[in-house]
Amino acid sequence: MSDDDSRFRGALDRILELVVLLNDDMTQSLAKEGLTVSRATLLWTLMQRGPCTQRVLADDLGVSARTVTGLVDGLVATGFVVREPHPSDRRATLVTFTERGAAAIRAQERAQGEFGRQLFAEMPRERFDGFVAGLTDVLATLHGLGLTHRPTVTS
Amino acid sequence: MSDDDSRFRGALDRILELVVLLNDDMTQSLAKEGLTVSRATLLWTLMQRGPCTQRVLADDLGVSARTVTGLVDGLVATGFVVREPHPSDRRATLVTFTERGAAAIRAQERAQGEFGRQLFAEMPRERFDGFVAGLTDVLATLHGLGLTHRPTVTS
DNA sequence: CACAATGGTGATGCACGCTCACTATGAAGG
DNA sequence: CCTTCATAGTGAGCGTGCATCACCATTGTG
Repeated sequence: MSDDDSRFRGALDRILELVVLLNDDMTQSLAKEGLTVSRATLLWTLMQRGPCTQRVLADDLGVSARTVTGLVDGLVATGFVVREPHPSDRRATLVTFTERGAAAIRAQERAQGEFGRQLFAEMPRERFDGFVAGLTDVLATLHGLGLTHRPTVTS
Repeated sequence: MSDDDSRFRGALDRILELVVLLNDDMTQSLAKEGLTVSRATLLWTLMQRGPCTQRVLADDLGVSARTVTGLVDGLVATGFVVREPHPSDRRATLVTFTERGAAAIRAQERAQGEFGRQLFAEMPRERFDGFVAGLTDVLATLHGLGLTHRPTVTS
């Protein structure tokens, strides 16, 4: 229709291309470490929270408790985490890192830092700032539209 | 480490948040139409190419032929496409839209246009342009790093 | 015509997500 | 204390997406 519409469409197309590209790259990068996106997300949560129960992980990741069981199963099998009994609640299990799991997270963080450098180091400062400003706006707008990836605290 | 690093990390974090948000939104939006991301991508390809064989779709989507069989199975079951015999090659099948499939694509395009408007309409022109410029740079850098979602023409 | 290449599918396996049903435990009330 | 309800985790089973391997039908070429 309008001229604006085609501008918007072009921008949205670029965004979606970026989404696909980064998604693929992330997946591949994690696979080298023996991880999947979901499992890495769980590890990442675990690092921020410290040892915690699967219930907490499920709420934090926004998936069902059953799914967490599966993810932890996988991470235990590959030696990234261990299940330990909860000290005060015998129903619950505490998921904690192994040394290998912690190392994997650190490696992934290094890789991410390196990636950021590759992406932005060559970009003129002004260009970079404009990009970040627009990106921040877009995110704010999305949040305003009710889009959020946090556990639906709609209650 | 350096000051740049934390700037970069902040930008990368925002990008990744955007990736997650849009991915979720897209998935949800498609689900309302009775579609998944993969199936919609196939329909999208089909629209750009016109009726084509599953082999072509597999190469275009960058997945195995077997996967395309499954996706087309699903789309046939929900009535979005039909399989037709290839006029000259009896091994191959031509995948073509049904009216319903075409309508679903059109609906999705309308939704996307609307979404673009919601995202960008309120953004000052200068901000928008800065964002798109930076985004274009980022994509160029990614392509320069060898990241591409086209069928790995690495051969 | 024989033989390699190609298009598609069955079988099988992995990962991820869900719900439902169930066990074991915890917490609160009478 | 004991019933009742809530909570943590898991088994079973389903849907989707992706892959490889084996196989069939067909094509195309020497």
